[in-house]
Amino acid sequence: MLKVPIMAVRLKENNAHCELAKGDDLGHTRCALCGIRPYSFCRCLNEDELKVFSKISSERMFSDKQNIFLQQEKSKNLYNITEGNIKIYQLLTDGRLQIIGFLYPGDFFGSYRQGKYNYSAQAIGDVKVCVFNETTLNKHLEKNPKLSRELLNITANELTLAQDRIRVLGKLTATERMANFILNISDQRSRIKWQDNPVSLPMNRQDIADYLGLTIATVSREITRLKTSNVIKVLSASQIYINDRTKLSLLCN
Amino acid sequence: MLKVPIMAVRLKENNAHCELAKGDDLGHTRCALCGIRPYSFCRCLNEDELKVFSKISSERMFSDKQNIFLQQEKSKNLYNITEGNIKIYQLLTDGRLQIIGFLYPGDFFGSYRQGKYNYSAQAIGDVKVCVFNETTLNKHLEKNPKLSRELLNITANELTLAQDRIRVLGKLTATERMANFILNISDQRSRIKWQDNPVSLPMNRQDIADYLGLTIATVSREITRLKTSNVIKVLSASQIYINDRTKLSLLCN
DNA sequence: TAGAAGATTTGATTTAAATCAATTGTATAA
DNA sequence: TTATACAATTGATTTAAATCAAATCTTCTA
Repeated sequence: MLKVPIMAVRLKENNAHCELAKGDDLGHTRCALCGIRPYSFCRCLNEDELKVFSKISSERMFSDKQNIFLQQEKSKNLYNITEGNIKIYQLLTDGRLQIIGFLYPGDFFGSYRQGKYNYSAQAIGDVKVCVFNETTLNKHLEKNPKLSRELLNITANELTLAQDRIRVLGKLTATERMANFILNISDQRSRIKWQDNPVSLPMNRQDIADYLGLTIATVSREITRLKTSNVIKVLSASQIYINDRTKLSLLCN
Repeated sequence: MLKVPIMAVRLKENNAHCELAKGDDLGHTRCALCGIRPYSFCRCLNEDELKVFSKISSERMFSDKQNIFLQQEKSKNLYNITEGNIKIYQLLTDGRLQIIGFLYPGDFFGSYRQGKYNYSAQAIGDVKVCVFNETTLNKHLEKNPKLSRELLNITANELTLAQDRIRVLGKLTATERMANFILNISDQRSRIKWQDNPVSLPMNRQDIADYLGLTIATVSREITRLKTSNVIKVLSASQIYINDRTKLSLLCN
C-alpha cells in the first residue's frame, strides 16, 4: 500500500472551540428533560440521582468537522451524545486514517489508555453532547454501583460489536462489507426507534471507505452493484432504500 | 475472495469433554494459591472475599484443540485462564475463520450477546481455566461493587485493544501487521512477567494468518523478510528473537 | 533409523481492490 | 441562471496479497 503524505492534509484537526448549550444554568433539570435517556447509560438512575447527575455534567455543542478531542490529548472528559453523530478514528503517522466507529445519540465515548484517548472524535454535522469530568464520574461510580454495572454492560456490548468488526475487516470481501454496513446502519437506527428504511447516511463516501477499510472508488462501485442487482435503491447520495433485505442479509457473508 | 468450503473441515469443532482439575475439593483455598491472580480481575478481592470466590468457581482443564465453547451455544459460563493459551474466533458460514484474539493467563473471556457467545473458544495446548456460572457471577457483582469496577476497567481496556486491532486490519499492510503482531506478543508476555525476548509463539502459522487477516503463505513470506533484513532471528518456527526492536517498531506504521 | 504425515517455506500465476485519471452530478454563491 | 467548488461515479491500469503448487523442513511413530 502506497503511503500518501497528502492524506495527512485531508483531515483538518481543528481544535474544538465549542459553545455551551442554552439552558445550562438549569443544569439540575436537564437530565429530566433528556429524550435520549432510555437509550443511554444514565437510564439506570432514579429521579434524585438524575438531579445530581445533571449537576456533575454539562452540555456542549459542536458543529460539522469540529474535533471533540484528539487521540494524543490527555483524557479529561467522557462524553455521551444527545443529538447528532460523531465519528471516532485513529490517524496513522503517514496520514492514513481508520474510522473505528460512527456513534449515535445515546452512545457513550471517550475511552482512554494510560491517560490518553485511544482515538480522536469528530462531529458529523451538528452535535450535542453531555460532558463528564473523568475524575468526577469515577468518584460517582464508587458511590453508585448501579451505574458501574450499567457501564459494564454497555462496554461489554461495545466489545462484542468491535469483535464483529474485526471479523468484517479481517475476512469479508468489499461486497460483503458494504452489505454489512447498510444493514448495521439500519439496525442501529431501529434500535433508537428511528426510521430504518430508507436509511440516511450522515457520513460521506470517504468516511464509509475509511470505516470499511476500502477506498472511495470501491465503495462507490459496490453501491452501484447493489443498485444494479436491485438490492437497494439510491434515493440520493445519502438516502438508501433497502429493496430486498433478505438478499442483503445473504450478501453479508 | 474465493470461498473454499474445504476450510470448513479444517476446524474440528469437537465438543469439550474436559476433566475436573485435581484439588477441586479444596475449592476454598484454590484462589489463595493461584499465581496468576495479580494479573486477573479477582486481584481486587480481599482474603475473605477470595474464599467465597473459590466456592462459586471451579477449575477445568482442556487439551490442545479442544473447544471450551462454541459461538452458537447458549452462554452459561464465564472463564478466566489460569494456565496456557486459548484462541477466540468467529467462523463464517462458508468456513472462513477469523481469530479475534489469543488469550493468556489472567485473561477473562466468555462475552455474549442475547444469551449466545459472541465467538468460539479453543485451547492451544494444555489449558487450565477458572469457570464461573454467569448467573452466580452476576449476583456476586451486585453484592461486590469493587468487582464490577474491576471488570469495567478490564473490559474498557479490552475495548481499546479491539479498537487498535480494527486499525490494524483496516489499514495496515502485511509487513506492518506482522511487525505489530510480534511486538504485541512481546508486550503481552512482559506484562505478565514472562520473558519478552525471544518470544515463543504458542500458535501455528495458520493461526497467525487467521488472526492478521492474511494467508499462511503471506505470513511466511513476511517472517522471511523480517529475517532477511535482520530485524528478527527465527530460532525455530515458534521461537522468534527480536534483533532490532527500534526497526520493528518503525515497521509497525 | 526410516518413512509417513504434517507444518512451513518458496515459487509461479491470478485476482480483488488500489491507484490514477477523467467525467458526471450536486450543491452553493454570485 | 450560471459559474464554482466539491462529492460521487466510472474507466483504465497497477499492485499487494491470494491462490495454486511444489519443495523443504519437522515431528512422530513403527
